[in-house]
Amino acid sequence: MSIASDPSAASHAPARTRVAPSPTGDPHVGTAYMALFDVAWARRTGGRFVLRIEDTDRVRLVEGSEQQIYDSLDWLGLAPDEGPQRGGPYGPYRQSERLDTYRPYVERLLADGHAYYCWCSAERLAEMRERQQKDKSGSGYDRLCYGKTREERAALPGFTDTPVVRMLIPDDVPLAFHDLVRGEVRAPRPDDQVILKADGYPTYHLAVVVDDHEMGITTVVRGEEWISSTPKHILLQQWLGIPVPQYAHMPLLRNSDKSKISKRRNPAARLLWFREQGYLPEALRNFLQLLAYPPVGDDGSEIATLEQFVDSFDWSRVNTTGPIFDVQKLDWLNGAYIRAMDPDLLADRIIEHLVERRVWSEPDADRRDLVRRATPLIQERLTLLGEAADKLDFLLVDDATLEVQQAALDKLGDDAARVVDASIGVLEGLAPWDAATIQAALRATLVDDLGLKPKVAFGPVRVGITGRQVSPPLFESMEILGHDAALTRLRRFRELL
RNA sequence: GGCCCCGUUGUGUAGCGGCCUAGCACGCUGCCCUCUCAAGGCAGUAGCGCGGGUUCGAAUCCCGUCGGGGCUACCA
Repeated sequence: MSIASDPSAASHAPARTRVAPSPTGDPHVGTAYMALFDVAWARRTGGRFVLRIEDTDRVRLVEGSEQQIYDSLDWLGLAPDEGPQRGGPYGPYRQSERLDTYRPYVERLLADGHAYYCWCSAERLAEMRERQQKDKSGSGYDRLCYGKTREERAALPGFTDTPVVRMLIPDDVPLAFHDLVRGEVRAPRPDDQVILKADGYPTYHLAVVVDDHEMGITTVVRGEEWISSTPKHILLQQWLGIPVPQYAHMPLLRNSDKSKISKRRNPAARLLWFREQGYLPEALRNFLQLLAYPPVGDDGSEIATLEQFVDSFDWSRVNTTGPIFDVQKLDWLNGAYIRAMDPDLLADRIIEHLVERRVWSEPDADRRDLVRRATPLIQERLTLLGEAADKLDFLLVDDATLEVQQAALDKLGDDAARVVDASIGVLEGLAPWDAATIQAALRATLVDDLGLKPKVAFGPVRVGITGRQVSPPLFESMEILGHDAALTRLRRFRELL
């Protein structure tokens, strides 16, 4: 039995997975990466994929970035089944709107002696850490506030008025847990983590545990960077008497220097970048999948649809090594997807992209038709949608304003004038005006009669028609351009020689 | 520094004790095709971090070591 048809996942209860990005700027590519695996598991088990906005960091909050998260996920075909926009039975899906939810949990932890107030000032904490660094004594909060009343603590230095709440990590805190992609994992011993901040907002650690529980999340897919915090989460779950979800810690995407992928060092860390560049969402999705999952499909093909991915999905096959984000491979994939597209659909995508990027203004019907007819000529020559503008430019410009590139002019041989004259001669009364007839006529005069090598013969014509040394197929381009335009261009070009 | 995770060609991976003189894909190089450029076809390039074990036999298991990464916040 092949792994691809392993029915084990189908026997799982429907999973509820979630992605929980912070709206603190452009959406991160990691959000899409996690979302992809969330979707895979949710669909594989017939479950639901939910989006929760983690906006508890009020300082780093960025206006508009929440909307960008929705848009990017939609664009990638990974729209959540439940979320702030779409709604759902477990709302609200924004943590800032769930503040009342967290409070009782904190009260209970306090009452049970699992948590305590801490009035230490930021300055004292900083000094403490500095001291620990110097002494090389273990890190972690020194529990100065533990067991003290507000009055007792106020008598000591480094006191602030508004306290935070910390977890009281016991000596026997469990450090091992089961991970869906790594098996048994051990994690570092946690510190007395703050769970409720002075501003009344919970920290991530409390919020995830409470929200994942309240939202019925069964499977937590997140980055490897969270492995170290997992013991805190499990402890909280035990204290609160709520079930521990299954954890899947994904390997981290990396920059080419192997560090964790960051917007600072890598433009591809911005999810919006791909759309701006003209990548197809399907190609990106396929690429993201490949980074953490071996090729799907019986023939080992690396190109696979989301459906194929979902059907094959199995946590044990997810990689544990953090992949370097190699754009070259993405480029190849994008080209492959472009080549596989229906040409008319591709033409529409090209127009949509270039208009969105403001390279083109909204085309009228004639222009749209021209792009549609020309798209098959450039389809297998595109890596990114945006490249179409440059490749199609010669067709869209006026005959009189076509610019002949100097480099192309310089490369022309001595035969150029002769070739153009002969071409004009044979093309003038040519009919019908189609690629095959044009080619036959040009070949007969330039190659057969003048005895030129095809490469030499067609070069000057290409430069005259397109203004460049490199262009889409010449004869097909001439056909699209039309008889009059082609001749106008050649005559005008002749004067430059 | 401490704790944890990871380690197959430049990149992504297959491999889960003999089928491996290590396969595939991208990249790169060359050739073919050809009106340029692509696409396509063919060929080539380069790897099991290192050292000990275990075993008849190790990329595959164990230990150590080195390397990379993550965490070590009232950020997520």
